[in-house]
Amino acid sequence: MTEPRFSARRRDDARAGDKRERILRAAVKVFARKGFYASRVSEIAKAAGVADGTIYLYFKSKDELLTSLFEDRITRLLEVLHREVEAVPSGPGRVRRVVELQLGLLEGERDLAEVITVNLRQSTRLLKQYATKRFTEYLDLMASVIADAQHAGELRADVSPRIVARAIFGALDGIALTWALGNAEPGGLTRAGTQLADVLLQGLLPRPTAA
Amino acid sequence: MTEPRFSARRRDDARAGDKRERILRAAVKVFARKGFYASRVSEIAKAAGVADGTIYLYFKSKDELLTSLFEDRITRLLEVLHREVEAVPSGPGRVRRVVELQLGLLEGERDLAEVITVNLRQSTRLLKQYATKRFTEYLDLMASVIADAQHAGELRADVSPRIVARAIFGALDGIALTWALGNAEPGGLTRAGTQLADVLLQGLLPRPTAA
Amino acid sequence: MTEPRFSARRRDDARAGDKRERILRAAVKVFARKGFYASRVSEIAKAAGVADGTIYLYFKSKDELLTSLFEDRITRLLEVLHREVEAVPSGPGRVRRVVELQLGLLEGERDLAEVITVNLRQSTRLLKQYATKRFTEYLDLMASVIADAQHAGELRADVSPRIVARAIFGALDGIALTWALGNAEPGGLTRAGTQLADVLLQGLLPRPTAA
Amino acid sequence: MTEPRFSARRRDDARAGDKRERILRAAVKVFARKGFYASRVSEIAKAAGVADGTIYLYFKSKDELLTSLFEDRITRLLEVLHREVEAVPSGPGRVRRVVELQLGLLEGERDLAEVITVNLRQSTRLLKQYATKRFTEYLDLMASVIADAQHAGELRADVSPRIVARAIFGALDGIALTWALGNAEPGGLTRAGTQLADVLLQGLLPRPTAA
DNA sequence: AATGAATGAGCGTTCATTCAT
DNA sequence: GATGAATGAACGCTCATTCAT
Repeated sequence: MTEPRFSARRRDDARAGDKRERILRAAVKVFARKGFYASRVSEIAKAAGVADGTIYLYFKSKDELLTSLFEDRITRLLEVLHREVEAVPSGPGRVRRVVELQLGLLEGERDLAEVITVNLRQSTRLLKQYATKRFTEYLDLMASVIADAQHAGELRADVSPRIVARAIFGALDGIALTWALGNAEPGGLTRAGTQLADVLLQGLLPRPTAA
Repeated sequence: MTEPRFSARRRDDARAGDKRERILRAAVKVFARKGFYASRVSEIAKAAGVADGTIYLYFKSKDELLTSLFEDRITRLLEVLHREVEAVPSGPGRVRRVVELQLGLLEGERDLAEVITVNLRQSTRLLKQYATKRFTEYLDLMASVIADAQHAGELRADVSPRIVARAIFGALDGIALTWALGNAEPGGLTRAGTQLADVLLQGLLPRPTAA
Repeated sequence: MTEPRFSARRRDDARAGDKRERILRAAVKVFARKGFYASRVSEIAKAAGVADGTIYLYFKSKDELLTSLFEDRITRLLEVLHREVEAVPSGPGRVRRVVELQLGLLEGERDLAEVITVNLRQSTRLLKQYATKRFTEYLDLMASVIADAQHAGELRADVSPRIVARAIFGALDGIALTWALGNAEPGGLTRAGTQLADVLLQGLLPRPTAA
Repeated sequence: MTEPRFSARRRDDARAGDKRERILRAAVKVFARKGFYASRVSEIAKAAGVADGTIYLYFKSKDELLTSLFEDRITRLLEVLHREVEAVPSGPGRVRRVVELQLGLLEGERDLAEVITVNLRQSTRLLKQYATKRFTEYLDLMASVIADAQHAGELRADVSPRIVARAIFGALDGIALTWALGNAEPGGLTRAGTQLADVLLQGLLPRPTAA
């Protein structure tokens, strides 16, 4: 309300934060359409409605813009996942929730889906240096969901939680990729998610007796 | 046996015709290490032991070099897959074979794994224009293996073969990616493949009675 | 009057807008000295006192730089010619005026003379695509001066105005060429122009009676 | 008579000279179509039906190929001109002969016309270094025809033979240029030549009384 | 002599980044 | 903070020329 008018400088949240967010949103759109390397900083600036130089007031470089984008969006995704996972009691239910949630979110944001699945791999350097942080966090979440359920006897224990986590991530990624590159039909991701979860869960059930 | 007769430095003459192959091999190595965009044509030339211009005698552009790389390697992979799949009679056996085969092949060629999993996504254009051809062929193969087995009552029929195919591709891709980006421990891929196949196959079995 | 207020090194700010003109002038100089193809964009940039990239803010390509140069300079020449021609009442007077004017202008700008006479022919493409526009305009002006005078009975009517126009252009061009390539002695062009006009006008007079 | 058969090497005239000529002819064609700089040595080789490298057995460089072309063709033209000029007794007749002859020759060889008029100016360097030789010879011939006629009282003496020579060369060049760049209608050059000669000769006649 | 695959110097152009305003 | 004109390093590609055969 009191919104200091001219103290412009600080208050990274109101106007300034607004501009930062506008740039990020523009970046998602542009990166999604053309890929990181083929995207021009000036295009992003134009899409965001700011001057080229302005981008450098908020991000150190084009690289850091992509990095920040992941950081920002994946952090959000992780928060949602954490929250949702805790709200579900059973192990199998959690796995299903993660799968459906993730694809559901992406379905709502096709551009983001494309950036994450496609652009995450634009540079090996990015992947190796940055991605490890958040990406590992993501895999850890998934793996611990699996491991917990294994300990509880809800899921078969003869497979590595990490390998399963990677496979699930990959499966989701692959489905999102083909969906984003294809016609991206509405509901497609959700349906695919349900079927994937069905298969995975049946596949991960403890084998009756193995006897 | 006595090989070079009249010449001294003719070392590479024997394979003069495979200059194209030498360039492709160098490209795999360089692309894998730095990604498509960060790779310099001159680096590839140097790695191949040819002059910069020589590359353009065999490939129209840097883009076409990457494209040709996929074309070449994936064609090979498809040939192997086709052959191997036909050699296995049972549906589930085929799925397992594909999974193990693919990861096994990649394990022997880490660089290629990295190029395929990472660089395939370097440019949306590449993916959209080129990949559709061979990639679709790949998905088709996988989907028809699934579908055939479903018709034979060997696999559950309540999931879409295409979706499963995409998920399997994604799972393999994800596993290969994390493996290539990680420590790439020997045997890692093979082990992961076995476990993935275990899970997938159990997940894809027709449900006992569904009762 | 007091011009620059707050800045010190603003020496070029007064003419910041004429950066385009500075580049054009540098281009005339460099093209004249080395010809279009042998001229390097970087040389022009250096001669203009700007960075290489700056040139591309004003011109789409090196080709377009040459094209713009002609467009710009020849448009100016045409304006002068049109104005001057109209100021002279008699047909023969107009022909003489055009001849003297054109060579007089070039004499003041040796570089431009060289660019127009030499570089205009650097590329058949340029000539065929671009030159037709302005060049035709030039020939039209000349031809209509001739034709008008023919109708007025001031010049012999048994020669094609177009052919005469081409010949006059060529004669002027040839004289300018040899002058620019030679020692370019001062006054040389003017003197040549007078003599050329003398010969042409006598040659174009209606023949007494031919009787 | 003794014509050594297999001493292939020497005898620049038979086979070897043949190939040289074939290359020159191909060069005329290609240069005419695309201009010197835009022409590729490999194109010329292809047009001549020889390997790229072969060209370098006959010409030191691409530059020298153009140079040799002029040397060769203009030498021929000069020979014809000299011979023909001597065959005509009167001064005015000689001027007319030169004009008609030159355009007549070009009309038969449009490509050559284009090479001479357009490509002669491809590089200032070429013009300045080489052209001076033969070109001066050409202008000298023309100027001496004029001067002789002036001395004989056949042409007005108040104009510089050199300037007139340049103007005539230019007029011929201009006419050839527009003809070659235009539709190159058959007979066009000949007709233009006649008219040009008419105008020039009337313009160069000694003035009736001048008294 | 003839070939043509190979060479590599060289150039036009792009675009992330800077900085005077 | 915001701007966008200017910068200039960097790179893909071309093509005249060479040289082993």
